[in-house]
Amino acid sequence: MTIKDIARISGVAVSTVSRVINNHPDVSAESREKVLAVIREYNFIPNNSARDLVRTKSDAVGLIVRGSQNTFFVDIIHSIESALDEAGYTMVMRQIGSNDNEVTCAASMERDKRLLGIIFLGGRSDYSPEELAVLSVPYVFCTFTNSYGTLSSSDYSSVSILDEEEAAKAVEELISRGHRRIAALISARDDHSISQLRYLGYAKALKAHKIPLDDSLIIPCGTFNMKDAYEAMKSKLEEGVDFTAVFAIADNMAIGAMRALREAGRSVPEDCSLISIDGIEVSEYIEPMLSTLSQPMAEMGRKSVEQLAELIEGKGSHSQIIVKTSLREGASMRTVSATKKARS
Amino acid sequence: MTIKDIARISGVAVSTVSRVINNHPDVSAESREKVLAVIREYNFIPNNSARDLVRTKSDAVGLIVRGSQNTFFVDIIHSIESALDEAGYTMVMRQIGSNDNEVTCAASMERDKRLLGIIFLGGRSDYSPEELAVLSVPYVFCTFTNSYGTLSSSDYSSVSILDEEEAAKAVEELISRGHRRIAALISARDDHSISQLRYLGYAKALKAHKIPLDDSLIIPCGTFNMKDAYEAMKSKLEEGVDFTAVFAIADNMAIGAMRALREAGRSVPEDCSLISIDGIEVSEYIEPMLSTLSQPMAEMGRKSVEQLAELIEGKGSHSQIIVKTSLREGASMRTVSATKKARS
DNA sequence: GATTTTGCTGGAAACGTTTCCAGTCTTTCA
DNA sequence: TGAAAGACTGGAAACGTTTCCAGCAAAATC
Repeated sequence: MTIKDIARISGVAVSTVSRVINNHPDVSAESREKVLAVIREYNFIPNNSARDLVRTKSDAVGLIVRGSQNTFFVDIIHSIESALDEAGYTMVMRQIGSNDNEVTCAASMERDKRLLGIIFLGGRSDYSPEELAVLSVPYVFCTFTNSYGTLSSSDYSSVSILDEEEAAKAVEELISRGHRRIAALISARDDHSISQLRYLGYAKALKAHKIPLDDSLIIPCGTFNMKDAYEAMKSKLEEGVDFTAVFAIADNMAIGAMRALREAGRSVPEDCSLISIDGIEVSEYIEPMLSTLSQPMAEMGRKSVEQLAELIEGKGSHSQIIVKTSLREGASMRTVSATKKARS
Repeated sequence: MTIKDIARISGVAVSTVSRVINNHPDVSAESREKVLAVIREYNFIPNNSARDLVRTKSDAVGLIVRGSQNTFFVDIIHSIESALDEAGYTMVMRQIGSNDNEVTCAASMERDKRLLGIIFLGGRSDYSPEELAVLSVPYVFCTFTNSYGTLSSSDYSSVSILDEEEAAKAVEELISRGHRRIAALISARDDHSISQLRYLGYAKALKAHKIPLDDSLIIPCGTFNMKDAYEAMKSKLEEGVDFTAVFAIADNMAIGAMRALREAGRSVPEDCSLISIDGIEVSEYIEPMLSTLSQPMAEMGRKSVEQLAELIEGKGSHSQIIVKTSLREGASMRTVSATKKARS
């Protein structure tokens, strides 16, 4: 069943059928009705390959996900998928590992699948214009923005929280509860990543309260995985370093750290307070319930798609959308008295 | 840059270029070299829409996921995606809610996206031949099989555990530790679903040990969500029903239930043992670590793709691949003495 | 009433491939 | 040596759309 058959049956030309399908104005109500009836009757669906071919584009949007094993991304992926579907796009997802380059991956997908646009989910914060020049379709960064200023703000779009400020906010929560020796569980400190930004927020909050930065309180771990965080925390505890609270840059990592603390005989929050960022579902169900700055995941996904759609359609310009977290307070933080700030 | 340009530059006909691209044998080594060189030089990638159009098919495989919010599926999705990519297919994913019909969704995607095949991830176990007749491309059920016998085993393919037997195995673990009053946290009992199968396994294990089935020990909840399980367990506890152990049909639900038990002042495993099925990462990090029958998720995803690829290529026949779980023992189970089997 | 505008329509080219068919040139075999 | 077979090649049709263009009738304008 093709457009030609529909044309023949309804007694019009193929061009008229095409116009009906594409909602072109130049077709009489009479013809439209007739064609629509036949289309419905035969349950006709136009061939996408042919449309793509002649329009020299597809309806596919690429989603490049870095670190999808983190359940934080699952909700965002879900909302992106729903929003894309609703807007008539097809989502083509690719997950990449830590060794892959997302821009290279995006570029090959762009040509191979004839993408209309790209959403980067999770990733670096310091792309350069040269790097991104290989892409010829619009793209949106989701969950991060170009914080290191390698791009001009009129040149790219993103949806994210302000990582540095939100991290500072989290650490402030600990400081306001009397904590002074606060460890930071981060995934790396020497790259231009979200992790680094949140570390900077941590440092900023300490500085604002005149708490000296202590390198021995930094706990770097390879990835955002629970396992890595668990092991990093475990070995830090074996060093015997002294702290009364931990700021983890992600719920996932906080959960890994919690287990290490538990196994070392330090209970949360009695011996160690804990706060993190993300707000994944499970963090609400563990004991103690994790205190976290919850990100509006559904909103982030939806806004990313809206923004990309506007760019694809040529209307609307670049913008960096900032969303806010909200503190979801669990029971993983406690106030320490001045006398027993740190465990001896 | 099209195939015509490549032909012109390398001084051959378009058909020759096409033959080179598609590895057809009927082309001289000389021509092949020449064309390949030009293709490499200009970094040429053939237009997929045009190929799809003339071959009247695409390279897209549909993945219909029911209940992707369950992190159990995340790992499977990941392995499916990798495997599809490796095999040269494009994954088009769609998540559906509890009110959607996956076959209807698959059928519309099949036509709309010109799918080569479909993988169903999560879903019912009782599709009928009539229902599936709307699909004209091969499909594979992942994580479940047609346990209710509505299909002939030579007519469909699947990759799954044996839900009933594995559930019985889990319950046996509790029974062997002296438990007699074992509650079952399931997501529904009146439909032909995985939940129902696992319930049957539960009943079977009890029967094998001559433990009477007690309807008041069944805790049904709407979905596999933590929240639903939490609330279902909470209201069951308010009823004051007596049990020493809980079998949850999914880790996710076990985690929700654990919180309800905790809030009701019943600790796991002292007051209540707990076992479930799945083996998601986080279940290894909570306190107490969850005992669970872990499913080989990566293997399941990979095998689903292998099987689908064979069906698409027309070689290989239908089969139901059964994978085994492995007990990952945490600390959520304890042995009860004969004298205090149940809490009064 | 003649001309321009408007609304609608159909024909046909184009999108970039694959594949069939016919042809040429070489090799093989009787 | 001549015919048959084989290896390779190029031309052209086809895949199912969209869109440009030209045309025509009806309406609007002068």
